Amino acid sequence: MVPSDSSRCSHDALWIASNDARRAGPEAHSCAGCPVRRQALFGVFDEAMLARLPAHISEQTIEPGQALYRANEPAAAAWTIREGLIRLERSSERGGRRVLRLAGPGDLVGLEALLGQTHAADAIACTPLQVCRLPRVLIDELGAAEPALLRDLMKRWQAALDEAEEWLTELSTGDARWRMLRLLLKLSEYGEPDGRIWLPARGDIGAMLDVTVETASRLVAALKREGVMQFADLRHARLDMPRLLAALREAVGPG
Amino acid sequence: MVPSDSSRCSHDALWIASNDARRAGPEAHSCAGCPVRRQALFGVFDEAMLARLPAHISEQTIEPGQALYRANEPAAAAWTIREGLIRLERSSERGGRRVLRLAGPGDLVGLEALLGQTHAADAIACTPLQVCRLPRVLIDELGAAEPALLRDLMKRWQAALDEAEEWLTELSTGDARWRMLRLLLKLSEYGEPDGRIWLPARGDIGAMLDVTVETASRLVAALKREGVMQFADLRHARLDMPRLLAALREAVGPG
DNA sequence: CGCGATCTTGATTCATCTCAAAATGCGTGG
DNA sequence: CCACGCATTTTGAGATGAATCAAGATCGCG
Repeated sequence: MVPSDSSRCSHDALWIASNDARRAGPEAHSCAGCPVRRQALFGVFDEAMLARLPAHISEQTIEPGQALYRANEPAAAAWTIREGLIRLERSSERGGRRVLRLAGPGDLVGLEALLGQTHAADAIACTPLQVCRLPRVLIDELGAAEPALLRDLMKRWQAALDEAEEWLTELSTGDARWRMLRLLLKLSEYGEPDGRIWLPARGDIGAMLDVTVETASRLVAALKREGVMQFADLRHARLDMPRLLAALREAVGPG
Repeated sequence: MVPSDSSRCSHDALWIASNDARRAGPEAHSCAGCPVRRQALFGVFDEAMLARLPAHISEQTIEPGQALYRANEPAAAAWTIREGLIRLERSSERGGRRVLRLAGPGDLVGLEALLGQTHAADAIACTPLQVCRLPRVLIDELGAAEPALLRDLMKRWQAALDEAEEWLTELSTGDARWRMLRLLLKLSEYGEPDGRIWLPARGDIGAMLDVTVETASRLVAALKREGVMQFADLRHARLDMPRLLAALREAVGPG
């Protein structure tokens, strides 16, 4: 929950990846050499099991703004995120769209596919994205053989639920400034180790916090003025974590 | 999602219950005779399996306002709701409390117990409550023997996630009036067949919609004036569904 | 270089909060 | 059964945060 946890994009993991990959050669895709292997779904498997996976798993690259899948589409696979950031969003019956949560490297999205349901939300790439497609049948079979996998799946469901509940409690109550500060804190979980984070377009901030584009813009401008954040470019910012945390503490009382 | 689905508290289910219960006698608790047997966790089991359950399952009665469990408590059991309504809530780091979702007859709450985690939220009785306590070890053992149970559990996790996402999209965006109308729609899912629903205290409505007590009171007063609802007593109301739906349709455009 | 999309900024309006007080409901003890 | 007191609800008036409406400014791109 706190920024110091930068394991999501740790340099160590990348190093291990390229190291292992040498044996398989640079082209062949190997699950044993996956940069997110430890956090990902098959983390419980041994090398022998992992070696048999790649035949069934296909990699995919997605451009920012493109959908990995859409709500109500029949769901035949779940996806593990190798690299990049996804937002899960639904459109409300009122017409607006609402971002439900984010997912990053090591996360598994589209769990509902495993139950034969249609997708519950749109999954849209925030940044350039690399994912692995895990067909439902594969997971079904492996789950039957390996009970530990089922337990891992249940943990992931619980984690998703937890995350949704956090968005409900921390990102959709309180005044707009508080919610914006909480969003920055959340984004810092997916940031580079040096503190640079991906900054959503103003309209997307709006869909995350339920504010208008204008308000999102004003909030960002204010926090930049206060030195809580500074732009690298329009889509990336550097956070001053102590100030962010101080601003959050201040925002508790008044709001 | 729509009021006509009143299966949650259908008279049929109750009739089946009392019918089956005759054999076991009125005192002994029998899972085969449970009023929510078909919707509940062990719905997939046959009579023989069900007969062995009661030894491990204890029934519990809870008064309105009392907690079934509290967030961060170690969780050793999940609960099936036999009768009554529960609200799941968390307190935000800002100090407020926020209702995450509701659970009613046939629902399973406290799923996180099965993963050895602490409880993720407070579970508080809205109405007089009857629940069955399902110890973690029981579910673990049965799950190992009966894979269909694991699948059912995953479905429940997904259902909870779905519900949380619905609260995010429909109950925490849009103006207060829209959210209030959506809440009534949601409450109608747990209503009596005749259209009477349980109406939360104004402060609880506030925690569900993220509004103040005063605003909650004004919203209720306005909808009563418009004939969308009328009080039976302070805690129960009768909905005029056609008007409710009409009001929702109108609220889409302007907001 | 120019054009559409996105972002910023300002002025005004409106919804909801805040503060305050009265009304009602509800349990308790006389 | 009534009188009391506390909690909840209702209602009002004023303050305020965010939406809306309306221009500009900047960015990305052909």
